[in-house]
Amino acid sequence: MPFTIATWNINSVRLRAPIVQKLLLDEGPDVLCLQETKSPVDKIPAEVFAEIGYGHMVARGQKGYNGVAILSKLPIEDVGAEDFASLGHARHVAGRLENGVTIHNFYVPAGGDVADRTVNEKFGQKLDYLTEMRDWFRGDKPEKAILVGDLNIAPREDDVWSHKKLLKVVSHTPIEVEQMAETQDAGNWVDITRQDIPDGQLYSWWSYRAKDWSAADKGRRLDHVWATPDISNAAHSSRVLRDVRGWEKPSDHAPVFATFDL
DNA sequence: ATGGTAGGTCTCCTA
Repeated sequence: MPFTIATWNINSVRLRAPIVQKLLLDEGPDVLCLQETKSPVDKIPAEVFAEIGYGHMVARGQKGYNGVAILSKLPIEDVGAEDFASLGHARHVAGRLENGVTIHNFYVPAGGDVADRTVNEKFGQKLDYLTEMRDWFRGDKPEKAILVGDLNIAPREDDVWSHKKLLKVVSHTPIEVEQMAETQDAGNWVDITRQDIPDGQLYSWWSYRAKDWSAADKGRRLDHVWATPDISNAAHSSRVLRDVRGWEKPSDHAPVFATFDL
């Protein structure tokens, strides 16, 4: 039966609970993974989601920054969270559905402004985070798993509005793209979004700083859906809900969806 | 070359 998953960097789940509810009502995914919830877990308005059919949640949070949550219509078991690069940040949580599918929800560090770890500690932390993700998946190969989240890297030339202009901009530098590829290879992860939409420009994030984000269209594909090879063939119908970026009081990210016939 | 916006927390940090 079809199983639909979505990922969305929400930039404060408390402020934007009304549009989370709207997305769930409009689109009805089985699972919605949120990043940048910016809330301790006990202050996430879970009842707002439970009353429309999303009665299950696994989450990690902290005050003010980061935070990840998986909202689900289906029962989901908390199977832990990793603190890659030992940052003490809530950037990962994993859940397992009753059909045995494991869901990893990630919020990879953005990495600061300068793409040089000798002058920008945050860039080093981002690279270390990716290295530890890679080593973790190498040591314990995922099976029947879906990995989603804001990975804060746009890997392909057509994942950014200008490959040339962004080559030195954090999120699209060669070292980040290379490390992302190593992490992907380590888990044999298949990029489901690009499996379904192989050609053309595709973005999931547009800066708040543009005067008219849609007209300028200076986007980047920072949000990803990956799956292991044992279920990647079951995936179809990937889409980015660009219109959501234009909703009232929007997140700067649009949700990314994929459906699996499991 | 620069500054532009947004959210959370406690006057600045992060994105």
